[in-house]
Amino acid sequence: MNIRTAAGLSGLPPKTIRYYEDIGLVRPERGANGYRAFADSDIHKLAFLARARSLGFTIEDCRALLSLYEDRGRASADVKRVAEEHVARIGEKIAELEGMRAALSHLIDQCHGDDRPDCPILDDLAGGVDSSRPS
Amino acid sequence: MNIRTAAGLSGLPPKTIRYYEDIGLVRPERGANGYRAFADSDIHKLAFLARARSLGFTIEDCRALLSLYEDRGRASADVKRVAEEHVARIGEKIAELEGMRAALSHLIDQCHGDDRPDCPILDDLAGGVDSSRPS
DNA sequence: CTAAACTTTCTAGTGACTGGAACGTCAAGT
DNA sequence: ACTTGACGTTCCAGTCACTAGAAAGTTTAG
Repeated sequence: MNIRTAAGLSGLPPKTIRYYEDIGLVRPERGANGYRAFADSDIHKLAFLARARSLGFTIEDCRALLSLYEDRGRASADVKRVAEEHVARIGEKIAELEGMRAALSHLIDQCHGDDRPDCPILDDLAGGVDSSRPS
Repeated sequence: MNIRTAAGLSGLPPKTIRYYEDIGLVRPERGANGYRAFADSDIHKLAFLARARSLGFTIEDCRALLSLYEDRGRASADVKRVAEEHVARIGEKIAELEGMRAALSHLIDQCHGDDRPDCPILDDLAGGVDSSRPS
């Protein structure tokens, strides 16, 4: 199976698949012509990676998850821990973004948004205090 | 004023300040010894940048915002538009992360997390369907 | 006079790809 | 047999916003 087919089946672009081989996540065979020859097990791994990446796991998480996946004697607790740490990171990121959104939404609400130069958003960025915000 | 003092006053590390000069966001004078000499206006700009970055604006947004800030004849509508687009991007990112969190939390709940190898998280990543999830 | 604490520039690395160049291979049609 | 076009390969560079570290010059305190 050539890389384009593997891409179609796994949902990953060829460039990404080559990159994953570069960093040692997959090791497809090579044909006599030098082309990568993907086995079903490679496709399976690639789809696994695509799904894990879509859930936001880092490449290093993926490496760990793949090796747990291939370890028949793994403890599910180890998998769960990786996932829990990841959810915690996601939660922190969401909180950070929500903080930004709240602050920005407030500023946007204050800004009349017309032709005049007067602008509470720039005032805030410039270090101005917002008199309408409780101290 | 030397870079360390500027860093202290603006809240940005010296490395970042040098980087901002590299990409043309600030243009401090230079003393006879080659050291950067920061004026109050530079500190002001740097603090502006620090605040804008902390709100998640990209460097290019910051460049635009700074130039609006320095344009006495700007329209606040232009500032508001930049901010609104940014809030929209933040909203998309939050939604994406919440999607990941929901999916992961569900999988984590399903995983007993003990010494046994059986693991719904890996099953999902491997493309398995979750029989407890409504089709 | 020396040593520490600063400053400078430069290069390279981060994460996870992505774009593009330059070149080799294969399959189909004429 | 030949050509064409779609595929494959490698390698280099770029993305974003810094950050680490090296090597060298300058300033300041004791």
